Amino acid sequence: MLPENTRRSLPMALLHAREVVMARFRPMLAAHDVTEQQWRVLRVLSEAGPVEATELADRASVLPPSLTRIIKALEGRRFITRSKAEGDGRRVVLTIAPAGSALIDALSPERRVIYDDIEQRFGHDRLEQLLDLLENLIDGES
Amino acid sequence: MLPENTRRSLPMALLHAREVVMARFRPMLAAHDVTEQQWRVLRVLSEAGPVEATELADRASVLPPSLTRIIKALEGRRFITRSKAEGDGRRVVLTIAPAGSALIDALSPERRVIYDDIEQRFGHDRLEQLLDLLENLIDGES
DNA sequence: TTGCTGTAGTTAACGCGTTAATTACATGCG
DNA sequence: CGCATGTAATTAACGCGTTAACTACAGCAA
Repeated sequence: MLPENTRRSLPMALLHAREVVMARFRPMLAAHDVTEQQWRVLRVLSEAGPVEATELADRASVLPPSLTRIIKALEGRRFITRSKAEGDGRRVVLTIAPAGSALIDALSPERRVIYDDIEQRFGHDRLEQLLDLLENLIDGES
Repeated sequence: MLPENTRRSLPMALLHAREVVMARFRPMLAAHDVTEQQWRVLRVLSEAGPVEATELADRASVLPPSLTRIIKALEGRRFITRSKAEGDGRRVVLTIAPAGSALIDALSPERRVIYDDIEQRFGHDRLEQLLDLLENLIDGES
C-alpha cells in the first residue's frame, strides 16, 4: 500500500528519525571539529584495528569518494595513518593513530550520556525492538 | 548502554536502513532527472497544495538553504511556481505546476510497485510496527 | 516618522553523497 | 613477455546538509 502522506513514508520516517537523533550528537562532534562521517570512520578503526579502505568504507557506511576525502582530513590531523598493503600496491591500509584514539576516549563519556538519555527516554525494550527491525530491514533489502 | 559495535548503533542503523531503502527508489528518480529532495518537495506540494516556504521545508525535511536551491531548480523546469504572499512581502508561496503534477502522476505507479515490494518482503505488520516506533522516536526527541 | 527587534529567505563556505570517469596496480591468457 | 581484463582507489562534477552571516520586510514603540 502506498503511504497516503509524507509523514508515514518509510524513507521520510527514517530520514527524520536520523535527523532528530543526530541533533543530539552534533554539538559534541562540532565542539571537537570532527564531522559525523569522520567520527564514524574513527570509530570503525578504533573497533576493528587496521583495515583496508574498501572494508572501512563499507563498515562506516561511507562511499569510496567520500572516504578518500575523509582520510585526507584525518591524516592531516594525525588521527590516522595510511600505508600500502604489502603484496598489493592498490590497496590502502588505515590505522588509527594515538591522537585518534585520544579523541575517541575523550568523546566516549559524553557519547555515553547522550546515548543513555535517548535510550531512557525511548525505552530500552523499544530501542532493542527498533534496532532489530532496522537490522532485519537492512538484511532483507541489501 | 553504549552500543558495543558500530552495527548496532542507532544512528548507523537508521542511516544504513535509509540507504538500502532509497537504493530501490533512486533509479526511478534518476531516470526522470529529479533528485530525492526535489521529489520530496514536489510530493509535499502535490499533497498539501500551495504552501509557504518555511512550512514546505519543514514538511519535506529540507533545510531552508537547500530549499532555496531546490526551488530554483524546480522553477527552472516549470515544475512549480513561486509568488509572494499577499500582505507579507517576506513570505514566498510555492505551488505545483502542471508539469510537476504530471511528473508525480508519471512516477506514482512505479513508486507503488517499489513500495509494495518492500512492504511484502519486510511484512506489512512489521512495517507498521517500524513506522510506529520511528514516529514515537521522532516525537519523543524533537 | 524613526528606529529597534524579530522573522522569512537568501547567500556563502565547506564537507559529504552520488555517479561517472580515470589512474594504478594485479591477474590471467595468448 | 605483452596485452586484455578486472579491481582498488582517486578525481571530477554537481547537488544537498549544515552553520553562520546577510538582506528584506513586518511589527512595534518612542
